[in-house]
Amino acid sequence: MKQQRPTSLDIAALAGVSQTTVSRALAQSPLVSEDAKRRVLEAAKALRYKVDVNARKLRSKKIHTLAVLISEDLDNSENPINPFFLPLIGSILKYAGQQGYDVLISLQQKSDEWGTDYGFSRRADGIIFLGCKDFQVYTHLFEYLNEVGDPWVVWGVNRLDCARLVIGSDNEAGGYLATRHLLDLGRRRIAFIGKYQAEHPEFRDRYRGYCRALTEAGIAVDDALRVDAFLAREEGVAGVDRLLDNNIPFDAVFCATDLLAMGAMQELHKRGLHVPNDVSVVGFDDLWVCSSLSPALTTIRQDTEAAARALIDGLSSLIEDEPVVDTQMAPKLVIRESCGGLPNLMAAQ
Amino acid sequence: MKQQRPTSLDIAALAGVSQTTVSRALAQSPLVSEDAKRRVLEAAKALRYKVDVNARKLRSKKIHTLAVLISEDLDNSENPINPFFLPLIGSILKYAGQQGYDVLISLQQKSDEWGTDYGFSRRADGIIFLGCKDFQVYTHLFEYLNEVGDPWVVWGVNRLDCARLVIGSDNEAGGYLATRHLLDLGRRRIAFIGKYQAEHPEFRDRYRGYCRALTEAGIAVDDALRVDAFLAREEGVAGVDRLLDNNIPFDAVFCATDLLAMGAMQELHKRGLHVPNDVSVVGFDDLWVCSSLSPALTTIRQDTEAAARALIDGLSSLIEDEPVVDTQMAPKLVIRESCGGLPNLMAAQ
DNA sequence: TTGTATGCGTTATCAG
DNA sequence: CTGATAACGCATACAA
Repeated sequence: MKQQRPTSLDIAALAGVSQTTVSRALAQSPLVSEDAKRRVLEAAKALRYKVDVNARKLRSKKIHTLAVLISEDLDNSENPINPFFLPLIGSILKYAGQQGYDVLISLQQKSDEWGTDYGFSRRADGIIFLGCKDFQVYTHLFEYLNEVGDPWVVWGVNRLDCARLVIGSDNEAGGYLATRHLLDLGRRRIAFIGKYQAEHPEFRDRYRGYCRALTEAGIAVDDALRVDAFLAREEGVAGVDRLLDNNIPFDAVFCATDLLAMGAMQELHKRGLHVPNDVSVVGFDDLWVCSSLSPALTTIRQDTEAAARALIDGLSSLIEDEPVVDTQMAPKLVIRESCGGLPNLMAAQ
Repeated sequence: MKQQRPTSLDIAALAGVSQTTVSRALAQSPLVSEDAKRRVLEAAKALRYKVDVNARKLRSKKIHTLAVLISEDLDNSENPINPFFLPLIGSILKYAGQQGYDVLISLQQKSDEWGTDYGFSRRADGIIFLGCKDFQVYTHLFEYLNEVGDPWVVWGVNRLDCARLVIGSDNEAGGYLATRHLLDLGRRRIAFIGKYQAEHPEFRDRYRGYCRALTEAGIAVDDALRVDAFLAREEGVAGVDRLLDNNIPFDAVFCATDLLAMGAMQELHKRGLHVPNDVSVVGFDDLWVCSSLSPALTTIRQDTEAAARALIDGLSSLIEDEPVVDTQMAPKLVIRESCGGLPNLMAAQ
């Protein structure tokens, strides 16, 4: 049933040229006459010839393939990928396609081999890591990649000693923007729900931005307002419960992810508090649902298209052995309904 | 910087065996002594040897790679992939990994070459198509794949003449379940928002299930209650507007996707109608947000893990030239808050 | 501008 | 059980 694949030799025979000329013609080499090129292309079309990419990759050095390795964030078989990464993955696929890269995607496997199995087995020219939450887990892998010289980029963390290139949002600035917005609206008892430990640099930086905004406003950081939580919605629910159950007064919550914020808003509502009248809520990520929630969620947005470009361009540079610079994408405050107030007027005060 | 890749010859030299034996040992061939195998594995580990997959693929026939080709559904650069596919993609990545397949993912490119460029150029053993909305657009591509003998599967459409294998939800059953649920709750004027034309077989079948449930209940299908809409949230908003602006009375809406349902609920709320007291709403897909909406959305759920298994197992069979059977996954009604009533009690009547 | 010869790193086919 | 040897299909020096 399977049609016999024609090879470049078949094309050569049909076009009346050598196999070398076929190879050159198909590669748009200038070293081939127009006439020969035309005959080759015709023959190729007639036989429905496609280059065998494996032979090409074996012979030449470039693989023209990027691997995207995603660490499963949620222990949820329904939704194994952190929703924030989804538009980012979409943008990566789009831009990689434009740049002529194939994209290989893998969810984290238990296997120790995960990640060592790409560049060095010549599957891909480079690796993009997404969703490495606890970076200490990965140092072993990162060091391996460095030792064998495989190019790689991580999304998200702002500094990673072993990394030649890091692309991420400026999480500190994002945390600052969010908190500053709440302060501008007159909120004073602002809770933080999320990770704040050094093992989670992305979230820790959001927390740092939060602290900076408070300090700048002359408000002391109150640890009672800080609730440890990872990124899932359920933890947002639990976070609000903890604050309320401990009778900690607060008039705003800055959540380190939109998922947390969604849970927080639901629980606030359930416990009889109105968002934004009683409590303002800000999230982080700008998931596509934010605008569909009621109230629509004010949040910090990360530009996934720019991120994808930075990741892929940077990785390309690493592959080509060109110099690279770490990039921090500027986050943007997206004002919706969950904070209340008349932000424009307030800001003008 | 880039470390010199060791080849199987290097391993052979270090282990004191022939290169052939190295290849066999690494392939777990039984034709090699335990002793030789051990020495080879040690040498391989010492030199950090990894098989060059390109050489392997060139020489052997199997590529051990599946291509997932996703047609962009939403003309939205934020969110180029239909949210329903995201958990499905996650499940595919997971199961493919378990089965030892690499996964290559591509968003639809404008290029005519899209899709012809995978199997026949020996990038992948087979192709999974996701999100082909208007199937007529793809017949040309599908016929090409058939002619060259590349295995492929489509998700979603229940019958496609040119396809050797189709995996999808039983959309008709899903539409029936949804509508039947509304009828059981006493709703009688049930609107349908979505595509119902033959060019969109998935949605058309949901509509057919809707019609069957109505007919079975002795209720005539009223075309005034049928609103043409694709899958985006905004169209759900517009759909409700159309019904209300035309003064069509209705007490329930069955939306062909959850996104439509989200838009519909928002607009109903905005127009002063209460969900579920005034209007019940049912969606389709069970996106992860459904449970976080207020009211939480009753919907028809598709089992993405089972779907991924069916897609990959089926495609594997095609690749191995084994017989295959089309599969329709049974959808499930997930009852939440958006329909109101006491469904369990009602159903028991 | 074209062609010849060679090799990329494996796996498959033989013969021992 | 093991090892020579021959492909796999293409791209690249080198020669013409």
